[in-house]
Amino acid sequence: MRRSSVETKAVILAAARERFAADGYDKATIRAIAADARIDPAMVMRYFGTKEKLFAAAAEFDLELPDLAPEQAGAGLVRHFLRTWEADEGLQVLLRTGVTNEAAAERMRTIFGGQVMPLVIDLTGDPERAPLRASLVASQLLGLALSRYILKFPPMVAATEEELVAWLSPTVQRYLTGP
Amino acid sequence: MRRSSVETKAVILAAARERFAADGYDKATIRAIAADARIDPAMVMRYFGTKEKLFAAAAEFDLELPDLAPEQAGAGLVRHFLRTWEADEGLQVLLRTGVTNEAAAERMRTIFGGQVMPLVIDLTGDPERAPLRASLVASQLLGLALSRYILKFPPMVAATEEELVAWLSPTVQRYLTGP
DNA sequence: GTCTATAATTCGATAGAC
DNA sequence: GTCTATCGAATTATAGAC
Repeated sequence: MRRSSVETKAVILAAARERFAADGYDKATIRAIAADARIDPAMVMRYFGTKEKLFAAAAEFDLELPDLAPEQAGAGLVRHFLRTWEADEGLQVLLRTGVTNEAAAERMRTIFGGQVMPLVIDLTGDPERAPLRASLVASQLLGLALSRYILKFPPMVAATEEELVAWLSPTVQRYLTGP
Repeated sequence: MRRSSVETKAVILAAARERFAADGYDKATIRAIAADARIDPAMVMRYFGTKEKLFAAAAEFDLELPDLAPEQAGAGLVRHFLRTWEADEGLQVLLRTGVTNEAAAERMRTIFGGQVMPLVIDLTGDPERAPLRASLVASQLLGLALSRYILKFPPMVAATEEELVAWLSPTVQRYLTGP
């Protein structure tokens, strides 16, 4: 099959995101990604140079936190996180990989520290404990993703979005603004 | 060097636990484990048969939940979990591996479902929502381990045991017995 | 109990024809 | 743009000498 340059690159990248999200960095081989994209493995190297660079492109991600009213910040964050997880594979790539890959772990720290912390400061006006608050929020949100989407605890998989929001919102709200 | 059979086996197992805990299943090679144990790679195969069986032995783990007074169950669980994590590498092995290995994920489900759920039923006398409650507890505890020991968010690393217990106890307590 | 040698795979990466 | 062929490295696993 003959495709345009941008088209081919996009197909490869989509397959790479799926594989990295499902298998992590090491088990997601270039050969498997190429097979998914119905393309020759050599093409992957041609377009992205190395596996490392392909991963960097696949792990591109932005939380894109919305503006949230102070008293609804907890619920808003949980809901936004759940929807982002299901809409964008980037987060899944980072979590599956960050566990055994220092570069991915570093990006996780940057994303949550860099994006949740300003929200906390904005909500509380207290820069002092903002880093810890942001990390506590991250711990619950990532624990949610871990148990629901990665480890697949049956009750977490079965729960509806609204159930999870109802259970987790008070937790996140307290980490954000509580004593 | 000449060692007894049980001694050699114990040395190998200790090295395996460290490697699996630090690198996950795939990156922890038999060669690296053997090098750590200052032993020939062939010896590892001799004692454990396959890498898979070696992993099964290294991932042996028990939460060993203590009896907890109802009103202190949250704080007790958080504290017990933190100490168990640091004393026994088994949990770390399972978390690092469960993210990309279905067998380890299954064991995680068994451990948390099987050991936290009875505690919930004992505390609440309500078997109906016990599975979800146990999973919520697991989500926060595993999120704690993830952010503090794996991804190493600086504020979580810097926090003392008592700080973490103070922040997380109300969360866990509510998941256990709250509305 | 310990080690050497090696079989059998698999992977990332490169060179080059078309 | 696409593919074949292949290199070099690394891995699990096995056979067998000492």
